[in-house]
Amino acid sequence: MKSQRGIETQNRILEEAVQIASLEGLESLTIGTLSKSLALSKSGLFAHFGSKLELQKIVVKAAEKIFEETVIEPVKGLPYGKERLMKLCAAWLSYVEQNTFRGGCFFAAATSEFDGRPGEIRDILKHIMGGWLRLLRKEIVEAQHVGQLNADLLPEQAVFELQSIVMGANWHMQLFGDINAIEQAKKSIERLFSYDKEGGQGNG
Amino acid sequence: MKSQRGIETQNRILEEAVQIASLEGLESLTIGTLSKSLALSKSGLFAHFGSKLELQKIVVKAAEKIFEETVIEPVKGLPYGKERLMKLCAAWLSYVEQNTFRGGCFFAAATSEFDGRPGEIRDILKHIMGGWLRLLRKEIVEAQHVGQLNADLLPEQAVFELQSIVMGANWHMQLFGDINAIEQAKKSIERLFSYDKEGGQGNG
DNA sequence: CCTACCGATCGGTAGG
DNA sequence: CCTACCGATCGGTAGG
Repeated sequence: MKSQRGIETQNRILEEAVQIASLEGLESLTIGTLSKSLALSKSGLFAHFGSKLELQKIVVKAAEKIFEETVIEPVKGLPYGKERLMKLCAAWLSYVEQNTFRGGCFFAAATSEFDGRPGEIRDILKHIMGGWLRLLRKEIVEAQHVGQLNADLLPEQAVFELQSIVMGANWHMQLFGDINAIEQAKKSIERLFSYDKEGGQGNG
Repeated sequence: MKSQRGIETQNRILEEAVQIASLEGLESLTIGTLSKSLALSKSGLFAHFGSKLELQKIVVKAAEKIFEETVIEPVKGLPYGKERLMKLCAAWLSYVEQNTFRGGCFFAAATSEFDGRPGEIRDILKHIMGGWLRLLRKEIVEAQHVGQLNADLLPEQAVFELQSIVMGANWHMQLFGDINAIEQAKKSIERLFSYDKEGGQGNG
């Protein structure tokens, strides 16, 4: 049984840890620096999880929850189709633009950091990103089923491009502070969804 | 004056360091682990540069040289135009596909790691990436000037998409080991270059 | 949630 | 290029 106080502290820890991790990385998130910025002793902080690996795992879970609330929840009630898909993409870009995390998209940073580090964290990130890509794919397929998206567009191909474009916007934003990248990403997405194999851009 | 022996050791250091950095990050590249994997003492290794920051700087420069040799040099003799641009993109994707660096594109990893860490390394990476984006832009503009690329295509927009797509291919490759991403990137690039504002996909 | 520790490793230096 | 160090910090534990 956790006390109310304990849960509040746990939340404080996660809020701070998730931000530090997005800025400096999940590996550079040390127990010493985290405890200092929370005005806790190292072992006091340590009491809330068993090891650094456990800390990293709950931080990833906390980031996943924030991502879901910010990007996925807003479209949950809408019927499948192009509008829902467009709103999902808009929410995703907004999540990048609004700096939901101090260091930009948490998962762009974390996947890049851990793709060369085998272990539990890498596996968890693969699982989360795999789920996200499948969700995107489903949105595209459903929009095609209701006839609002060109059936010639290969779902796998569209998922790849969407993912690349939004991550690309995040990359430009973070490295150059180039807010213009959001507009460019929107244009790219519009061009993708107006794709027409037989010739002629769609009329919207 | 550096001895022949000293230069050889320096090269051995850089070759190993650049690979470790691409896999584990420039910050996790520690003097201890690097010296062990080179069978040198820490201070023996240290003698080759003044500080960790200096090591990171020469590692970034070594990676830049490898990138230039692998991606930029191959097209240097060709006349500007669509073919040159396509070959540049092919070399870039090949650089990702062939795992020129153990951990995938060195600059994808390094920029993602340092975009939230102000300092010299971040500035150097911004400068290198800025130069690369300008080079890409020039290739596109020149191809338009010789009439081989649709003049309606906005160079800035095309640069953004190209960069995003290739980095996206690297991301898929590294996280999922998904070699198929290279083919998807090729398709995306082809679609981008066959773009036609007035309607109708180009015929090649 | 704390004080008081542990061995290992960090970047770096002295002196050769 | 080496041995032999330095203070600081790492993740983690004992015991309360």
